[in-house]
Amino acid sequence: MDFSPNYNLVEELKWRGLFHQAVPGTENLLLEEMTTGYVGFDPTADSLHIGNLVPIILLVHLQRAGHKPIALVGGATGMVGDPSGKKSERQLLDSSTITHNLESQKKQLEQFLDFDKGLNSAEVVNNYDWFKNISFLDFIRDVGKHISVNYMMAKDSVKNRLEDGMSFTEFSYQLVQGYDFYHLWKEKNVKLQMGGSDQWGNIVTGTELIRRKGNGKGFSLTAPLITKSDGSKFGKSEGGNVWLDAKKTSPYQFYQFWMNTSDEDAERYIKIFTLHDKAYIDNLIQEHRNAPHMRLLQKDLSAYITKWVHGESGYNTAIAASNILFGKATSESLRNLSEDDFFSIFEGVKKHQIFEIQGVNIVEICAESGFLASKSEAKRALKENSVSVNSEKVTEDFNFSNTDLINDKYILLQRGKKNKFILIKK
RNA sequence: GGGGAGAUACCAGAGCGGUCAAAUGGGGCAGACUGUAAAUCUGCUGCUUCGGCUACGUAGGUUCGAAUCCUACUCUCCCCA
Repeated sequence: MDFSPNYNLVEELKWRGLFHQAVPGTENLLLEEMTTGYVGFDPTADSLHIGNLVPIILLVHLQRAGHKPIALVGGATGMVGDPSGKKSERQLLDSSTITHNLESQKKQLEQFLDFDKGLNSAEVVNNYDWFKNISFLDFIRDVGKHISVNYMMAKDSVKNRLEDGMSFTEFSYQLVQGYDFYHLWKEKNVKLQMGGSDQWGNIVTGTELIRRKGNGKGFSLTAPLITKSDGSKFGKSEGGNVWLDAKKTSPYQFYQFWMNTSDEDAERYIKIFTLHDKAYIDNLIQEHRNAPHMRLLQKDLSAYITKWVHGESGYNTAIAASNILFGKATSESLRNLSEDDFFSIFEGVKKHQIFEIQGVNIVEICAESGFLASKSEAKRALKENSVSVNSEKVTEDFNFSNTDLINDKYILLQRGKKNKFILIKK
């Protein structure tokens, strides 16, 4: 019982802006004993996205503080569907999709946690492993009996759906997730569940179950919802979600997402998404305020997370691409790239094959290649002076010639700074 | 079951016989300014062989002419029983 944590987790999370609320006594628990805590992940897609980073980081901090983290992948809960924050009934995924998603997510989770750290090594568990052996009747007798419908109805996730309707399946979700906590508490001495603030209701059903059925005490801790200062939703880019999987969001796009963080948000995000200590961060914020145009915060933030998720090589590609595109990008520097470099830099940029380029008008190309929606739109864009060929602005009367092909093979089209498209000569 | 209101572009929402490819706001895109930020300002936001063509819930009708009037249908919302 002579445990002493590496740091006060609750305090640490508070200054980082990662603390929303906790059950009373959680802080003391974490100071007094090595605690096993877990976070659940929903296998809704075959990759985690940056919205999942916060719960992951909670686990990372838990482990760094000296406790034992468990990442739970929801093989069972994924079959049911969490209604939290959803306005309407969800489409159920079939079990082979769930299994596939589960495996992918498991690999991603593993890169963030330390599985070889003695007593507080991380673990990954799948709640399907214990749910597969529980029959429906057993469940409603042994678990359902302890939680009243009145209690379940009071949850926001249910209340918000009372008007529009909700299936019994989703209604029972909180019981299923609650049982996870109970099971882990009983079998693995897990005392803490963490998650985003939207999970509070589900987590508390778990502590309630531990109290009533197990006559014990479960603790909980949630992180606030990450917001953007302009009110739009965090974690989305033009193309939708920002994924951790390099195949779905290239390291370059990933890096750019963070690079585009506003100053205001960057000061908050650097605390949330990096493990830099307080002194380092305070200093960096100060430097940034003194010379905002240097974008020190954005650069540090982007570099840190990109390396964490995509490794050094992913980061280097992202930097190379960014320098080409946002540095003094000239036709010259594009042409100096080797073919391999070019394609690795523009990985993830939409491409289109073309057979003849000599003499073809820019409007035709834009519309027919699928770069812009129609000729009208292409003309509009050209009128706005927003279209470039190989980083040089062109006008409506521009016709391509074979000399525009870089390495005799490809052409970079851009609309504005951020929309890119590649033509490849076949 | 009875009564009422409505359905317009990505969204909200005006228009109520021609001047309507449709006001205004939001969103989106681009330009300027900057720092790949924020704020601000400006432009654009159906397609086109640039002649036109297709669009205002769906199908018909009246009219020289309809988003606007009439009929039917479908759907949505509200009130009463």
